[in-house]
Parts: sequence; C-alpha cells; structure tokens
Amino acid sequence: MDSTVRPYSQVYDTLRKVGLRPTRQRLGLARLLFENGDRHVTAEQLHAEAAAANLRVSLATIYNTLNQFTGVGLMREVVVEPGRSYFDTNTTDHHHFFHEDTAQLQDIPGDAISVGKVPEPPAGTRVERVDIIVRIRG
Amino acid sequence: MDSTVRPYSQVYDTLRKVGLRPTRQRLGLARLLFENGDRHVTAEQLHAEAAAANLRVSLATIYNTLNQFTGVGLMREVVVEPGRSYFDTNTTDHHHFFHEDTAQLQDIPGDAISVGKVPEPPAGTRVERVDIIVRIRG
DNA sequence: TCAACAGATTAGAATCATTTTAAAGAAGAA
DNA sequence: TTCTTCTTTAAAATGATTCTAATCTGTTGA
Ligand SMILES: [Mn+2]
Ligand SMILES: [Mn+2]
Ligand SMILES: [Zn+2]
Ligand SMILES: [Zn+2]
Repeated sequence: MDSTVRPYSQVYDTLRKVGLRPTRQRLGLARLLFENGDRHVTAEQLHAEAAAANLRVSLATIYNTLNQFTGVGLMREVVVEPGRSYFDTNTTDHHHFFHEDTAQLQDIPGDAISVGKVPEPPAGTRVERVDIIVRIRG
Repeated sequence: MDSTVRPYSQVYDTLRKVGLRPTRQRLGLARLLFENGDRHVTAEQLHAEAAAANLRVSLATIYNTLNQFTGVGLMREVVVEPGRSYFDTNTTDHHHFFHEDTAQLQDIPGDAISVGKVPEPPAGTRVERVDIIVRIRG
C-alpha cells in the first residue's frame, strides 16, 4: 500500500511501527484518536463517536484497541473516578485538571505545574510515574 | 451511656458528633478504622477484617458506612485503580505512594511533597482538591 | 419503662464498566 | 491462492458497587 497519498497513510504507518495489524477498525479508531489533537476519551465515548463516523466497531474491540494502544505506548490511561477509565492520546509528561461537574479531563502542560519536592520512594522501590490531578468545579 | 470507661466511648462520641447513630456495626467498624492509626482500606478488606474480629456486618453495610464516614468528613476516598475504591482514615492534607505490585497505598506527609507551581484553574472554576499519586514498583 | 417512629441493616437482585469466550472473519506470507 | 495467525464480535461472565424492600434496632417522650 502506497502510504503517500491515501488518507489512512499516517495511522497505517503508526500501526505497522508498533506491530499491530492495520485493520479497518484500528485504522478508523486511530484516525479518530490521533488526527484530532490531544484527546481524553472513555470507551463509551469513543464507541459513540465511531458510530457517528459510520465506523462499525463493537464495544469489545474498542476496549481491546484502547488497551493495545496503551500497551504499545501510543496512549496512556488516566484514573480519576471510581468505575471509569479515561484514555489519553497525549503521552508526553503532563498532568490534569478534572472538572468534577462535567467529568471532563483537561491537560496541564508539564511545565505549568511542578512537584517541588519529590519524596524518596521507600527502600527497594522505584518511581514509575507521578500523577497530579487538580480537581475543579464550575 | 457513660463515655469515660467503656471501650467504645471514643468512637461512640465521634459518631454522635457527626450525627450518625452509634449502631453495633458502625461502632465496630469505627474501632477497626480509627483505633489502628492511619489506614487505607477497600470495602472487601474491611469486610474480611470485620469477620476476623467477630463483627457480623454485611458488605452492603460496609459500603454504606464507608460512604457515610466519607460524607461527614471522617474519611476520604482515594482513586488510584480503575474499578476499586480506597478509603483513607487520614483526612489531613497529604498525598500517596501507590505500590503497583501489592496494590497498597502509603501516605506521603503533606510537607514531604509540594506542588511547586499550581496552575491557574480555568476561568469560572475553583480548585476543589489536588491529588498526587506517586506510583512505585518493587 | 415502653410504645412508636425514624433510621439502619441485610439478603438478594440489579447495575455498570470491563473482560472473557469461542466462533467466524480478515490480514500477511509464500 | 492457501495456509496460518491474528482480529473481531456477540454474548456470556465477572467484579465492584448500589438498590430494593423487608426486617430490625436505637431513640425518645409519655
Ligand atoms: Mn486496563
Ligand atoms: Mn462513592
Ligand atoms: Zn492528558
Ligand atoms: Zn492517606
């Protein structure tokens, strides 16, 4: 497939690069996710969006895909509410505002916030990641 | 009831103060929770602990009680994993280590960590709370 | 002291997000 | 093509949490 002219070329190459077969479903979801700026979506949201874009994908595949994209580092998971997972297309070092009213996540650029003093992790452990959630209300 | 001699007097008074009837279940759970230092428990954990202490309480009551204690400010909820809620007896300003291996929470004293720069919340919103989770692995 | 009421507990059903199953379909290699 | 491997899917299963509605218990004021 020539990747210089077709509309799916970008995401096609991305999928090849991470070793995931560029199926119709993955290509469609990747376009929705990666060709619209930084996004924070739940599985249900993405499922609805896919339907609106005439992309037929089962909810099981939405979950599979989000977990696979996260697994290969194309996305990350953000936990802010019990019982619901958000998936984030922004994999750079950054943190989040969480609008408690609307249940929306919003990026805080990595340099707009900083952990002044990072405490020593307990002996025998290493820091995997630091998550800062600033919970806000309208 | 004289609150100076009986073993339940502390938690008895606490419950009265927040306007919750001191029932056998609430008294027993309050002792487990508040007479053993700062604690981070899931509903299932507390349920097992109650059983081990010969306190017969249904899981529904465990959930009711944890939510009520949280509602009146005796505890707070910490979200670190999708699909599971932790309840924290430490209501002072502090943050957490989360051991990804063991799924255990550990307090970081409020003064052992600090948010260097808190970003301006979006116009029309106010900061409700800032949560920092330092994810660690053995 | 105790009846009466409000509030609390509970077993079991319901809910909701997510995962699993296993069967049918599609992609890649040759 | 043809074969193999991976993928998708509907449907069932899972697991945490909440709800329901019946029973029970704490409180209060006669
Ligand atoms: Mn996951
Ligand atoms: Mn809750
Ligand atoms: Zn983000
Ligand atoms: Zn804590």
